[in-house]
Amino acid sequence: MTDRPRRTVRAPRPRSLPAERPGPTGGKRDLNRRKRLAQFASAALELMQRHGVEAVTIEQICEGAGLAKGSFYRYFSGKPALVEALFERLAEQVDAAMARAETALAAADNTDALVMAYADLAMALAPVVVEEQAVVRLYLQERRGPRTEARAVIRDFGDRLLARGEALTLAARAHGLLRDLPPAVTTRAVIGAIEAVAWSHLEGDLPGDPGALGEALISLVLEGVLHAPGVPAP
Amino acid sequence: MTDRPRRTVRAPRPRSLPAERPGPTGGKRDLNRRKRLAQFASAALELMQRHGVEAVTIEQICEGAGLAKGSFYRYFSGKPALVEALFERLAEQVDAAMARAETALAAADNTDALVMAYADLAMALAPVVVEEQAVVRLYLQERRGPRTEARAVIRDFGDRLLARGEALTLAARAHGLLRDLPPAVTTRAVIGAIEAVAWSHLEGDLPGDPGALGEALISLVLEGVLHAPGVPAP
DNA sequence: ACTTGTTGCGACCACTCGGTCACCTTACAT
DNA sequence: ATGTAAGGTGACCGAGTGGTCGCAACAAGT
Repeated sequence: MTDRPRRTVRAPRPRSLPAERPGPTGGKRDLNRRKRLAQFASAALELMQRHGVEAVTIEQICEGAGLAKGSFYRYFSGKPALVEALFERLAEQVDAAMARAETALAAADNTDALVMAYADLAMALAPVVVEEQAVVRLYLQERRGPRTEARAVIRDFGDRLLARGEALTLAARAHGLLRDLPPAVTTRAVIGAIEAVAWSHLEGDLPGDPGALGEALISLVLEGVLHAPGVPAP
Repeated sequence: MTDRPRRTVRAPRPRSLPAERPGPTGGKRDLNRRKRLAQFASAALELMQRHGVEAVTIEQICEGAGLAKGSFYRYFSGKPALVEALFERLAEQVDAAMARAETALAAADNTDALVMAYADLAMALAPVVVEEQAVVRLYLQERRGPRTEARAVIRDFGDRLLARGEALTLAARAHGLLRDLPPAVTTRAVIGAIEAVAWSHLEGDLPGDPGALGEALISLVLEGVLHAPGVPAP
């Protein structure tokens, strides 16, 4: 209640993020904005891989990015929004690739077309996974964590992946490509195997060429661990 | 600086946990101790499944157990010690079963003995996994989380499991049971498939009889997803 | 040049958490 | 019965934490 000099009595400040960012694309504002976003994103990605999505604090991220806490809230409403931004590209690309594979698989009228659709999917996914390695690693790390606000994006991504995968399995089975086993089990087993190998590789526990790893994995998934029946052990 | 009544000047309190617990086994002390431990353990297990090992606070656990924070530190030096206690039984049993399987596999001199060793392992593991379901679920949930102090026990357990699994794979391959693929990849793919199916089942996403699930999984792992070569699609 | 809204900042607030401590009660040994 | 050490408690402390605010610097349209 002291009459210390109050600030100018302008309009009430809209403390939320501006809905639309100003300035010409490529202008000083726009450039700066991209740079800040990248700073926050890369700091967050590094810290979250080391300490986990939930354990990392906003303050740590700001320190890592070399920016103030107030600035963080200019760009993100909180950690969940930040995580969403981190997964944006990966989620987009993977969703699109899976959707394409699904329609291709549904339209396939012979085994060759079927196998082709799978091959196309793999070729579409590979570069994205390589480019977004760190995000993929974060996904694998957090996939099974409890559904907190910040992790919801990650779990949703995983759930969509699973659902799309199951649709693929169903289509392939409808065409008689796969053995007659519960699609839910088949899908989860295959994805689980892929993710486990990918995880070990990204952790550094499984050195070697990713291509060779992939080939071994595919062979394993398609034909199993045993020698084909009728082929005696050497 | 005030001369408020100071406490009696007895011997300095040994603030650590007493090395050896007193009282006759089955006495009031002993019984009470077991009860408190169980209270803390069950509260922690429930909370950790819902919020994650790291996110759960000591205060929450105490509230869940209906005991004071001070009491918690009478029994555990901190969260890591609590997690260690939670995993004690499971780790013991699994380690023992894996070790037995390893010696049995090394001693096997024909395929039947080999398969028998695997079957024994499965039969030994099944009841433990059922009894310690909640702990198994916690393991699957936290397995890939960053190696914090509290999670170190869990990651160590997983690493031991993987190492034992790889030894089994090597033994089986040495006997010519398995195809000639990198053992590290095979092991990780198999364990990954098993864990993914188990996880979905424990999450409630994969309803059905665990026995049937297991059979489908085994068939999948052994023979792959494809129809056997030479068997044309129907 | 001038106005206007965005951006960067860091002090600040209310709150939470891990861990400790002095004190009281309880079980056991003698 | 009595002494002793273990067990139970909750107030308390210090170190953060998420989130906000007033302000100054600044870019962009006019």
